[in-house]
Amino acid sequence: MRRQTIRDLAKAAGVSISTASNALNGTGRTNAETVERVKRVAEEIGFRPNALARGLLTKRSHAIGMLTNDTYGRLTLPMAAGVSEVLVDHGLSVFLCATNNDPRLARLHLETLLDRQVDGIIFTATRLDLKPPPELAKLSIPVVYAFAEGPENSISFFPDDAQGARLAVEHLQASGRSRIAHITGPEDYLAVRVRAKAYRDCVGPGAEVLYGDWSEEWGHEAIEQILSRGSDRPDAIFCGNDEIARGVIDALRDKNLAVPGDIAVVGFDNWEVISRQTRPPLTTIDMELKEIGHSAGLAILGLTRGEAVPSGITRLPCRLVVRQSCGGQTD
Amino acid sequence: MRRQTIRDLAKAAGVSISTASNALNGTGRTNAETVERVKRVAEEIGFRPNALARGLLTKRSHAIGMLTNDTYGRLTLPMAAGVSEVLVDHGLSVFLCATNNDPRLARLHLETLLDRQVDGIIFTATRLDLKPPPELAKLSIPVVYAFAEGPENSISFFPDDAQGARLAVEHLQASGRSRIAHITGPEDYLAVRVRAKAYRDCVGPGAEVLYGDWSEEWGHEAIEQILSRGSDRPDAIFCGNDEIARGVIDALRDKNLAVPGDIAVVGFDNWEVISRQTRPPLTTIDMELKEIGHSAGLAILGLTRGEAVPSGITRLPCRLVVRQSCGGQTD
DNA sequence: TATTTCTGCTAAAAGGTTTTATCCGTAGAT
DNA sequence: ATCTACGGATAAAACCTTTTAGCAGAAATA
Repeated sequence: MRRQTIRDLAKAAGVSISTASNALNGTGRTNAETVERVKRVAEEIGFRPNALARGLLTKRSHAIGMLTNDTYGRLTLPMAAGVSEVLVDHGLSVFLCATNNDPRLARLHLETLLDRQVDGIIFTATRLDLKPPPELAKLSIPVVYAFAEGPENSISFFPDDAQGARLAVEHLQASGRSRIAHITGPEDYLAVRVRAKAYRDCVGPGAEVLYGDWSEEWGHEAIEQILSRGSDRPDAIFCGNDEIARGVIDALRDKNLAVPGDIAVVGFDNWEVISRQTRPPLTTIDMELKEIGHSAGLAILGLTRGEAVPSGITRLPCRLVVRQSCGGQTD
Repeated sequence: MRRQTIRDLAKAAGVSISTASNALNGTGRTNAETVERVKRVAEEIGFRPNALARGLLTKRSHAIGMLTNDTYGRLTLPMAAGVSEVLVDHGLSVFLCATNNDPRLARLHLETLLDRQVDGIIFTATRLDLKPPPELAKLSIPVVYAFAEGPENSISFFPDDAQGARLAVEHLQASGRSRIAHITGPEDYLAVRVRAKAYRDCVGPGAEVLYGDWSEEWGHEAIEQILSRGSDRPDAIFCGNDEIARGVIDALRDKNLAVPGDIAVVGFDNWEVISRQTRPPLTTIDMELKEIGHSAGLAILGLTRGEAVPSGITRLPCRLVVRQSCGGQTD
């Protein structure tokens, strides 16, 4: 059966098209009783407004685009889900645009989004220091950056890497550890530098940072390096991500060092496929990606409504997930 | 500056609106030279047609919805990326709708999609035997199921679990193994049953299937069970996913059994965060999720164009990824 | 020359909604 | 008794495009 239009609704309710529209949207002057009747009839005949027609006129499509370069999806999807989750109840939908790091694709997606009159765009990157396409800055619709830094005066949301690092270190200190080492990823990642700095500030003299890559392999190797030094073994290790932490835990077991007995370990990411499966299960820092998605979604929502949204970088708190690799509590 | 409309284009090119439209779309009768000129002017003034207006008239929004219940995104995002990738060059965009397994949310998303006049819907589930919302079957727009089975006569795409399992077993047999065990997930997963059956058919008498859950833990435990039997140790193990395989590999190392020397191991999923990081790196089966996304996207595309698309279940081949856990080749 | 066919173009309708301007009555103010 | 205000409704314009039907002239046919 043909989809019901507002014309059908008007006829069925015995009013004019404009009255029907006003009644549904609460605009104009309308009698309460009429409103009631129109709404009831709309329900009965199953009328739902055509979003295309509405958007054409109001110039608001109630849709936004989410531009990402992350194919594997480990970071993007939780954020996208967060965005969608917070927006669906406000009637906003999300276009997913995976660019695969290909500038041509990014441009193509961007043009299509503009053709579709999206109300805003959320840009996401997998690496904090990856630069978003410069075209974004010149758009006349709002743009929000999630896990990525936009140009001057733009709106960005990040996990609070420094606070996350402090959370980890302070948890270790609170459970009585004093010689804490930091094994992390490549120094050219912005997040790596931020976390390392927070770690240093927390630990004070004696801080020791080992940069490497994001692999378990590197976790093994770093442990090798640390232990081969002989003297002054650390009693805790703060790792830059969960993969490294897993390598560290395995290496320590190979060396017959107990976790957390001899050395406590804390990770970063709370990537559950790893952190739940290490032995013992890994205490780690969760970046609350979904929360970042929520914030980005709310920011876009506010902007499309013309509300003022504070610009600049907002850092959202990370959360400590306590499992068993630091002793004490269980999951 | 205001967005250019076809009106502006017509004026700038010195033709009527309809000629401009015809020239751009290659419809109607138009002089080649006029077409040329209109297109040039369109380029110059940066005209791009308003997708909303176009969709309103043609009743084709050139957008599709992707409904998924997967929040974590390990399966969905690769597929979604595949869908988007294959459709973007045809001007189709993808709405991402995460339902979190909540029927209310699913219905809400579905209604919004229909309001937006999407040309089709792709439904995706994380578990093969999860049922899609029944409303889907009654829609007048095409629906395609990816990694999920639709009702009678619908169009579904799956990985070919049986072929994948055969690929694994035959690879083991080809490298000289003859006593192959199968450690896998819960029997109530359809995929588990399909793979187990293919394994049995391949191995013949002596086949042995251990059902458990999808964890490393279970991999350890299963090895414990198998070895404690004493006699007749297998010389190869085919695992139901990479997590189990990882547990198996670690357990074997604990038992001082060499992989692949004493026992070869092959996994399933090619979940790189695991399969690349086991020691030795894991030979495993890749389900080619992106390929499934491609196929689903192409199917929807064909359907929206009114082309005939064969209905029923299509199973797409899996791919053997050879690393080092079965001996021989390297990555 | 008269008629048909073809070519290139255009005016106008259509699509479904929101919004503006207007209209008609009635109630209250002068 | 006249004027103003207002409550409730509506016709029509607008949004931007595609498509249908039609028009004028040129070329081909008879």
